[in-house]
Amino acid sequence: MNSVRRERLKKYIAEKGIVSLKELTTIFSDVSLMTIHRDLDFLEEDGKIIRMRGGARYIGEISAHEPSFEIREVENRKAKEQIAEKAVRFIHSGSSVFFDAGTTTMALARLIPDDSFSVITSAPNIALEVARRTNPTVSMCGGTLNRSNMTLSGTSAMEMLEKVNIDVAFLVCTGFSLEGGFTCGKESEADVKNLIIKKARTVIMLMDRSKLNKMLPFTFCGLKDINYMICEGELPPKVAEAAAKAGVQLL
Amino acid sequence: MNSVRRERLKKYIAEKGIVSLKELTTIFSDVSLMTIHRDLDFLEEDGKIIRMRGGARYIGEISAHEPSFEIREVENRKAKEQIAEKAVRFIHSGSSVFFDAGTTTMALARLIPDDSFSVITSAPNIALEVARRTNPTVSMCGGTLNRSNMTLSGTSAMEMLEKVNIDVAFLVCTGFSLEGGFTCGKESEADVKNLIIKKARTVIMLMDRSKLNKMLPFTFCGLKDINYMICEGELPPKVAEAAAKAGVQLL
DNA sequence: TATAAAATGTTATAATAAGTTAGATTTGTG
DNA sequence: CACAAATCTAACTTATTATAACATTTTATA
Repeated sequence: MNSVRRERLKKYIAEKGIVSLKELTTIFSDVSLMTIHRDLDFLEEDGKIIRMRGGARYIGEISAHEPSFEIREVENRKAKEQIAEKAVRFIHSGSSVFFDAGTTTMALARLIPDDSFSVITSAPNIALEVARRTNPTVSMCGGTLNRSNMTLSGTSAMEMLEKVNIDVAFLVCTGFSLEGGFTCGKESEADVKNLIIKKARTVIMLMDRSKLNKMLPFTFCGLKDINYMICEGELPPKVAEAAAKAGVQLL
Repeated sequence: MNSVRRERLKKYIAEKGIVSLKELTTIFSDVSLMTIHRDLDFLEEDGKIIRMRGGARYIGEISAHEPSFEIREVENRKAKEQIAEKAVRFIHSGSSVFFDAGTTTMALARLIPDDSFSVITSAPNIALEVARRTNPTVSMCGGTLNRSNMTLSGTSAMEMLEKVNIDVAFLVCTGFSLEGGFTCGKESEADVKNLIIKKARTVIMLMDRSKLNKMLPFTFCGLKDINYMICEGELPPKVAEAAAKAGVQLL
């Protein structure tokens, strides 16, 4: 049945354009890394893909199905993947997990295992990514789509999210500074994040260091409102201090 | 004896598309593995299937009861594109349009112009497709995702859709018959479609002719409830008559 | 019922795929 | 530039699946 797997693999890469090997091992978790290597060799031989260190890129109709959104994804890809790897440990069977909209949460969505837990999200693209697996339940809020980051927000989003219970919420921000806290660019999105913070037992902020010392119009929370903050590396001492004081665990 | 089993085997493979040998030995547990091997040899000789290591794949139309989403997409692609071309004329600037979840509505979503109108949908993949344009406003309902056809449904979906106003709704069905009307496979999805019919000024059913004379568990409306029906070609006289009597315009 | 022919089962062996490990290569970082 | 970490490659081992040869059972028919 390896040809079936290779077909699936090819299709997956075709849809994504670029994939990482890590991602592939979580999606094709029934075979070993080496098998995936060999499958990629085969597909490359076949002229369908080009292998690149850490992953592969599709050759052919150029990302016909991909939103332009994906382009930004390349930026800080490494950092986001590192963050996602740390974050994925917080996901357990039976729990209910919220994914904020963003490229970092998308990186996380790619790594989540095919176990049974509930995923709630405000991002249609994340919902579709999670839905590739068979076991998780996928729910999303309604609302109006903001193209710049593929978020749903608005009153219907709020009404829906008001009703759900969340064990772990993975949030992202567009900017963070000690003065302004965690900020984003749209009021309606700040409202959604704010509501999630109220509803979630555990709040985990995923933030690559490029967000540091940036401040956008709307603050949706401060350090005191979150439980964990996951970055790709060390934070400046001042920030780390403030986090410790606010009871935030840094990972 | 063996021809009966081979018929059953062929049918089984046809429904599944791809099967593994393990699967077959559990289903046809009254015969040995070797017999199944020989049956597969026979069916391959006959041109019905292709053997592959560990299993076999069916050749020809896959007549599954509930074909997986990806497979269905390829099926009748031509028909769906023809339907979409006829349907796109109903979309005008300034109006608010609902897209049901399905491969036909996805084909339509690919054809819509980059004008300013509002799109509401219950399908995240359609939302993303429309969002590739810059001018339309994209909204979607919340709910829980059904992987087989990428629909959102459930109470949050209903609550959100209750509030919207729709000029034109493009609906699809999984089956249609004169006795059963328009049917689909999930009650919660029937609820959504039903609500849309109540809320929409104009209801347009997109249906390729493969849906004719199929009946699924849940009827969500009849001919009298819709305004237009768009198919890829002529319908049988009886159906056309019934449509005319119900005031449905066929395109 | 006896017998030949066909179908099925059994077993052994070959072919292929997948897993494992160790070592080579590349990349990032101070 | 040198070191450590990550990634890739290649060789070898194990497991799975396919094939072939032969034995047994079933079926059809005189």
